[in-house]
Amino acid sequence: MKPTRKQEIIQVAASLFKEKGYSAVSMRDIAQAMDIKAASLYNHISGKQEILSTLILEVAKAFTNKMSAITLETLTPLQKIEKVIEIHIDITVNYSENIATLNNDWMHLEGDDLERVVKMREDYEENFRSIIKQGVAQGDIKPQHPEVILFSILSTLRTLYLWNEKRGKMDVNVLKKDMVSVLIKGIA
Amino acid sequence: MKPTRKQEIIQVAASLFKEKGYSAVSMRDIAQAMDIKAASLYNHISGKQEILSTLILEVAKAFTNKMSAITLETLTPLQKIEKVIEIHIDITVNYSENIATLNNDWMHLEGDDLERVVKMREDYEENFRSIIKQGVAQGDIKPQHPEVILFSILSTLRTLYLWNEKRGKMDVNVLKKDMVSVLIKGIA
DNA sequence: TTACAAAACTAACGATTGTTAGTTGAAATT
DNA sequence: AATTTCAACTAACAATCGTTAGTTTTGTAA
Repeated sequence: MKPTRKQEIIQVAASLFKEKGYSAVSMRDIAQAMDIKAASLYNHISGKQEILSTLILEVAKAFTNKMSAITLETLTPLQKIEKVIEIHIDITVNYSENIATLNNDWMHLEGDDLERVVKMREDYEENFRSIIKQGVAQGDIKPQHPEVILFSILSTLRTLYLWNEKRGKMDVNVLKKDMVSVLIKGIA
Repeated sequence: MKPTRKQEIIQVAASLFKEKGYSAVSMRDIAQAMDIKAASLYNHISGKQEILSTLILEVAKAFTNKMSAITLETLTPLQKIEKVIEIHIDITVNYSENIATLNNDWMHLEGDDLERVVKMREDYEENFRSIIKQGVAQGDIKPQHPEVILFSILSTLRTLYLWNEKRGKMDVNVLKKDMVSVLIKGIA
């Protein structure tokens, strides 16, 4: 599908946001990257804030939906974690700029959008925490503090976007296998 | 030791930078947080950029020094990784604002400072990579791609600052033990 | 060819940015 | 008591910010 002009603007902005952060990118920067004047952007979008919230909500919804789907499946906790790792890799490959902005610039959202995204992240983490706790309860996962496990895995997954370029020729499925192995079975 | 006025400014700025990012914090914001006017800041510092570079170089040096010290010790690769995890936790506990700024705003450094910090990070990563490769070579570490291992561990350690507040009453030494266990031996 | 809509333009606005200059009062030193 | 240093102040600067209004160009359909 050919992207609309609005989608083009958002994509170009995403790339700049990833590079320098939302606050350091001006509307004139975005316009220049598209070879038009800043005022022309307003024929397609309502303002800078709309770019930010569109960008973030798109990927935040993707994570939330996939995660709650996994929660409902009938799998062992370890299988669910495996799936969480895989969907993170899938989404990162397709939305790496959006993830950068979600991670680094969510606090610049305003009004309801801010509340909504914070809520989605909390729900996401709570779902993940439940899976881990269940795994510990039934002995599949070592009796470490669930918070340490949650944080260790989630940190790696959330910052995968930083590493996505260097990934280079590495196949996505190989990456999935390796990350599942490292994160679940360790390195020793 | 009582901090100098300059150190106070840098600390207050660090806290604001952690919260909203370097570009979203104005000199007037910093001044207001100190109950003085923006122009008064210039009696103590040369500009906003000096705050940033002081903040970042301080913690970047700490990491670089500790890492190269570990490289020289006579330990097994796994023992060295254990030490790397521990020094990350130690530095994070003491410099959590600096780490936030290093992670998120290093690209706003200018001139030599930028080059220097990028170089330090590359050296750091290269040292870490060497330890991992040696561990794989002598069979202590599973034959995964070293890059995946490096990235997984480093992502967790680098974003530990985000989680430091929630850590709450958890003892630092317990945290060290747990993280070493999770990162090296896995969770299953 | 004309009519219309889409998407660009110029020009400007009020606000905010980092920073400088010059001044003032208080504290420390001579 | 006189002097110097420190650290705050007011006022202002040029530049840049997001955004608006009004106009012109471009492409498409009748």
